[in-house]
Amino acid sequence: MTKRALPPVVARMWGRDTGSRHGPRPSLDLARIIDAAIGIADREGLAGVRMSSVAAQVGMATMSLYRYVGSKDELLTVMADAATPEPPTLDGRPWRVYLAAWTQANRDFLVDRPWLLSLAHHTPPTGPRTLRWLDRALTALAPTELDLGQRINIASTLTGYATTQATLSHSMITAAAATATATTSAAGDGSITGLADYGDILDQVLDPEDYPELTAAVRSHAFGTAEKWIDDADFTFGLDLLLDGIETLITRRG
Amino acid sequence: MTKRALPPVVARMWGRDTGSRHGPRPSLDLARIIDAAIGIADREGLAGVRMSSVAAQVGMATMSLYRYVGSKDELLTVMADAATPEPPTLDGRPWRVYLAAWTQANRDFLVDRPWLLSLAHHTPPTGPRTLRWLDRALTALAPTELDLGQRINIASTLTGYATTQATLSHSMITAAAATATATTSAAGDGSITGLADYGDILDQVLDPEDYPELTAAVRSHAFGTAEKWIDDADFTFGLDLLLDGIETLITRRG
DNA sequence: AGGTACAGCGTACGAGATACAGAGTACCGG
DNA sequence: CCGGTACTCTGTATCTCGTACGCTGTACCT
Repeated sequence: MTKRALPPVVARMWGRDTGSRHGPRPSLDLARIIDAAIGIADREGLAGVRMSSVAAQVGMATMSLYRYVGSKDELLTVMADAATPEPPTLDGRPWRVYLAAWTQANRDFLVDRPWLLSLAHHTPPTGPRTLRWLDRALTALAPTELDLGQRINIASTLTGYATTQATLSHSMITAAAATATATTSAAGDGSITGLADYGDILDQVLDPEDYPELTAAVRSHAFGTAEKWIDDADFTFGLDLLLDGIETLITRRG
Repeated sequence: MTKRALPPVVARMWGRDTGSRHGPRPSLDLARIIDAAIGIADREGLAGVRMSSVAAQVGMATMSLYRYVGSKDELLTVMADAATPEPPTLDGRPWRVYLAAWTQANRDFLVDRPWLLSLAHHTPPTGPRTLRWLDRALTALAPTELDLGQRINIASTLTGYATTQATLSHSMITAAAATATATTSAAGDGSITGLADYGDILDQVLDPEDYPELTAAVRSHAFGTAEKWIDDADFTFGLDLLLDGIETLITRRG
């Protein structure tokens, strides 16, 4: 009736396999393929994940993978969920303490596997792992009397924050590395200049008239070095901003 | 000395062209190419942006584009900045009012051009447009006595929030559409069932034992329909959370 | 006037995803 | 116990794209 067929990707993520047992038994399971793909992504980045490379990793022919996944996109989607760890356990902690840990853990695994950032946009959360994160956040907020809509919003906001921070530190590091590379080929002398700061680039490019405050920020080294962006201080600073906002909301309503 | 060559992409974004005038004059400028590419992305999405399609659009041969951009990646990077509008003008508004408008405008243009979301991760902000957004936020916060590091953090957090919200509504809409498509081919009857709700999918898949709060949320229709995710109410709710947090910080310090 | 650096472009190649078809295999019903 | 059939695995072929290379002509320089 109202029950419609699930999108194939979703079905596979939840192990809803229509197992009409006939013919030869499959020699692998989806899990092994996913593990192989994740391993490659960890080692070489998303670009290294080709149908051929994954197949080679599990010892099959390229086309055999299509018995297990409908397309490369589908593989990536399933990978993304599988690569997400379990959320921290609640252990009766108060919401603020738990959500701080939750958000931090969220950022941490994104920093560990930056390739997850590139997959985030394509799919809404429909995998078991991702949804468990959401469920735990809702649970932590259950005692607060906030309605479910608000709780969902809070969870999304915090995930967003984690993602943003992870993206930021990742792109800073990447940029620094890329600049270092590009710089190498610049002039007659072949000396490698090391990691160029993001601030350096901005400084060369900004017109102080047009970007007054930003110029000041660059000049005062507010961007710091690449390492600054992995530092926890900045992260918790912003996180506290958010948690303060949530706390304001809760007390206002209590 | 300390002055190093800029990465080529960055140089081009700022119009630093090494103009050694010799030979035939270029028959186009980079701007026209970028406009064409943006037009295609708006119409067909990022997937429609091929070197060949862009070239066709401006009436040139594919390979001619490489006189203007170093690679497709470079084109995409430059596109992303060019497609970003100017930030709202400050007009002497207090920081909270301005930043609310700023964040909303930020989200709005991401919703207008969802393909910008897919490009956000690859590059740190180094384009004139993107940096102007940052500068304006810093300017709005100038009267607050916060130091530049904190102001930068606040700006990043708000951009992140805008991005998250835009991503969310976009992926919800996409998911609904995709489900509708996938559903069509399901059973014997060929009737198209229309847009399936995100909640519907979750409901079919969740085990109430494992996802207690989430199940409750789905059952109480807290996810609403696809339209809900474009609604401003949710957006401003979360935004106020953030702004409250920032306000707390400011008063605490003042 | 003639040289040279640079614009535009046709062709060719290589990577990577996937359609298709053939060959073998294990469970089915009889 | 046997043919049939659905399903597995795989090799080959194709199609789409990005981009290296080299040719041709042109306009500015001296």
